[in-house]
Formats: sequence, C-alpha cells, structure tokens
Amino acid sequence: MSILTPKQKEIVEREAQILEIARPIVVREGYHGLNMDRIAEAVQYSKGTIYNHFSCKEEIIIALAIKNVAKRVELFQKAAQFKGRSRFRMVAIGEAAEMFVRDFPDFFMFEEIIQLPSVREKTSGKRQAVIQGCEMQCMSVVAGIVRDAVAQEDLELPEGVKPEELVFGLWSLTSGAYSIMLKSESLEQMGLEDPYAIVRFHTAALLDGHNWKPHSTEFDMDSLLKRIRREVFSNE
Amino acid sequence: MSILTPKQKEIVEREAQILEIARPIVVREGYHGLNMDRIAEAVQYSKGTIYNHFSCKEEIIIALAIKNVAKRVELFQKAAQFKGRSRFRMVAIGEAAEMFVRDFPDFFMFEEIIQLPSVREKTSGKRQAVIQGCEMQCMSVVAGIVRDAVAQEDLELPEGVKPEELVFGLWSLTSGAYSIMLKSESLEQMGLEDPYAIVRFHTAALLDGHNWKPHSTEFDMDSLLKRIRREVFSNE
DNA sequence: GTGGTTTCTGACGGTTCGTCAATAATGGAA
DNA sequence: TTCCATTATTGACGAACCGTCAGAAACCAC
Repeated sequence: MSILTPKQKEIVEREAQILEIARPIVVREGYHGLNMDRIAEAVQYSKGTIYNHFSCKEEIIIALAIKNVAKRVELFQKAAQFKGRSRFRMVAIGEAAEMFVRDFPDFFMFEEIIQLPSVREKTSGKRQAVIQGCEMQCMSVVAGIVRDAVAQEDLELPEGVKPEELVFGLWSLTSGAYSIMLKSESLEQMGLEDPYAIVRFHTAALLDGHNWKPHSTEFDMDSLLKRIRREVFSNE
Repeated sequence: MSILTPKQKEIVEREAQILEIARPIVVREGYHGLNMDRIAEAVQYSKGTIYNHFSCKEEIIIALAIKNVAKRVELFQKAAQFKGRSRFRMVAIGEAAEMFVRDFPDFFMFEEIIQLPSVREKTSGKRQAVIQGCEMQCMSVVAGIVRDAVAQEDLELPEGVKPEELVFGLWSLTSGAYSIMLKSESLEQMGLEDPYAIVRFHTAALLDGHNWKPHSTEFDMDSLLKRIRREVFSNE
C-alpha cells in the first residue's frame, strides 16, 4: 500500500519542496510577500500544479504553521516526563516553551497570519482543527501536571478553579511576553535586556503567588535548569 | 489661524467620515474586506479623493488604531490617580485594562493588522511612532506606580530588576490573555467561563508572587473594585 | 502501440491597488 | 462681477495578483 510509483513519489516530494520555498518568503516578507506565481517559478512547475497541492496560498501558510505546532507538542510532552516534583516539571515546561520560541521564532508570525479573518475563511476546517488540536494537547499536558500537583498536595486550587484555568495564566503570560518580544521595538527602548530571563522571573512569581510548592526561593533554579537541559533536552 | 473656510471644514469632516465608514468594515471583514473603491462609493467621493487623505489603506487602519491607543492612555492615567496604596492603584490599572478590552475589543484586531510586515512597510513612521509613544506612556504610568511602591516599601525589587521589567510581566499576562480570549475558540471548549475573572485572579497572584504588599488575601478585592469603578470610572 | 486516465500548463477573466492627466471648484484681486 | 492662479476632484488606466479551466502532455496497464 505504501509502495509509490515514481510519479507519486515526485508529487509527495514536490509538496515538501513547495513548503520549503514558501517558508523563507513568508518569514522575510510576510503574508503579502508570498505569491503563487513566484512559488511556481521557484519550484519550476506551473501555477496550476501548485494549486493541485494547495487550494490557495493561505493553505500553504497554515501547512507551515502545522509543522511547528506539532513540534511544540513534542517538546511539551518531553518536558512533562521530567522526573521530579510537580513544580520542577513546570519549570521544564517553561523551558520547553522558551526553546520553542528560540528555535521557531517564525511560528509566531504564522500564528498571527492564520488568525486573520480573511485567512480563516479560506483555509480548510481540517487544517484549522489540527492546529487547535495541538493547542489542546499542550493545554492538557500542562493541566495534567497541575492535577498531579494537587494530588500530591504541592498545590491547592481555590474552590471552583479548574486546572485549565491555572494553565491559562501561564499560557497568557508566556505567549504574551514572546509575542511582545518578537514584534515590538519598544522593549529595547525601555532597556529590557534579557527578556527570556524576565519571563522566567515572572513565571516563577506567578506560581509562587498561587502558592505552588516548593516556592522558588526554596530550590536552586539555575542548577535545576541545567539538569532539565541535560536530562530532557540534551539532543535538541 | 484656526478659522476654516467652508472648503477646509469639508475636508476635515470628510477625513472623520472616511474613518467612520472604514471602521465597521475592518471589524466585520478584516484587513482584506476593506478596499478603497468601496470606501469611495460609501463616502460619495472618488477614489482619488480618498487618496488625498490617506496614502494607502494601511494608513486608514493605523489611523483607526491610533484613536484607540489614545483612549487607553487616558484610562491608564485616570487609574493611576486613584488615591490609595500602590497595590490598590495597580488594581485600578488592571481595571482600566479590562475596561479597555471590553469597550474596544476591536483594537486588538487593528493591533495585529498594523504589526504585519506588509502594513508596517507601507505606513508612515510618524503614525507608527504615535502608537509606540502611547505604548511607552502606558508603560511609564505603570512603572511610576512601581517606583512609588518601592519608595513606600510596599515592594522590594530584587537586585538589578528595573521597574519596567516588572511592568513587562503584567503587560504580557494581560495582553496575552486578552489576545487569546478574543481570537481563540479553544477557551470555551476547555470550559473557561469568565475569562476576565481569571485574568484578575492571575494578576493578583503575580503581584503576590512578587510580594507586593498588601497581599491579595489581606484586603477585600470586591469592595476595592467597586470603589475604583465608582471613584475613577464612574462616567465611562 | 493504444487508449483511457491522470497530471500539467499558462492564457485568461476578475479584483484591487495606486497614479495622473484632465476637469472642476475655489477664493482673492481687479 | 469677472478673471485667473491655485487647489481639489475625478475616474480611466496600468500593474499586480488571484484562482480557473480547456487543451496538451505524460503516464501506465494491457
């Protein structure tokens, strides 16, 4: 069943080739820099052939975004497997999020583009669902750690607060910070030098504020981070 | 000097009229829904005339965004004038941010659009600087409260941490949360019901985590919010 | 080979952008 | 009031890009 005729192989490879060519164009020149004639010329096939693969240019962009979110889920799942107390596993999640931004800073551009109403209208619900599915997976990985923390009595949630609501705070803080970092020049003007460190500083404070034990003053963050990098992400 | 001929008056009014017509189009149909021919038809002037006011459609969108950011600065300044301890003034800032999102949810759409590379390239640096200036004003209003808190010994910043870095955390948390709220359907699927309350919950935790006194368990948040709404924002 | 199927092609119609030469309106001076 | 230099308005136009589709080419099983 998975045996491919030369022709079928060519088609599969071409799809990857289109995405490879499109990615740097979007990164350099954004949504509007990407146009089908240009891709067609670059891959040396006619425009009609490109349209056999992707029904519009928005589909190309969402396909690029999907490649990245899948990677994020992988990083999160790895981080969650870190052996140790729940609070330490959360630090590992933070590290995963930071690595994702460092390694795929372009993703935030794709994410913004695919949220534009004009783009959402044109792209298939199927691909949109894939993105949302990955988002939910990340959420539930982290919510799982929250549940573990509650079970182990490292954390107590106020009456009526769901684990997902706690995750939402972290999600907001980190995604907000990274999106400001990547798009605003104000930061440098305000003299903020190591934004990644600032994000770590605030996530620690947020978890401390929710009284997630052990408190960040009760363990050595630097050596923990080193251990996480070594044990979880050594081959990234 | 400010006496206008009828003609000049007409021109000034037309500019406002163009923006009034453009706004709902962008809100309903996004960046791509807005097109110059359509505006021209709606305002009953030719396209060339529209171009006398705005050199491209991106300029229209950034002009709309400017109207909103100016309003935000105003709300923040009002909030900062709340009489009381620094921690309470921060709650007022949080309330201002929430009011801004509730009253101008569209702004986040404009903000995203004007960050697109294609839009940034085409819009005048002058208008971009206005936006950034408002951002900086908000930042420095809040940083001022942080400085007051430090002076009054309600807050102690770790060695080397600037007030702006603390503000960055709050800014990230709130803007991240609101941007997720406004664009992601995942939230409802995850069962998060009152996102505004969750944002308040997390900002309180973040400030508690930084040990900003009085701690949120030491005062009555609900009555404070009521007082703020009455004393600061009664006429909004 | 052959014929039916799949794939590829690029010219084409449609939409929007931004321009600019021609036209019209304006308002101060005679 | 009339005239005319200045300023404002107009819409047809060229350019860029999208997505389509009828016909050409390639493929493959017999």
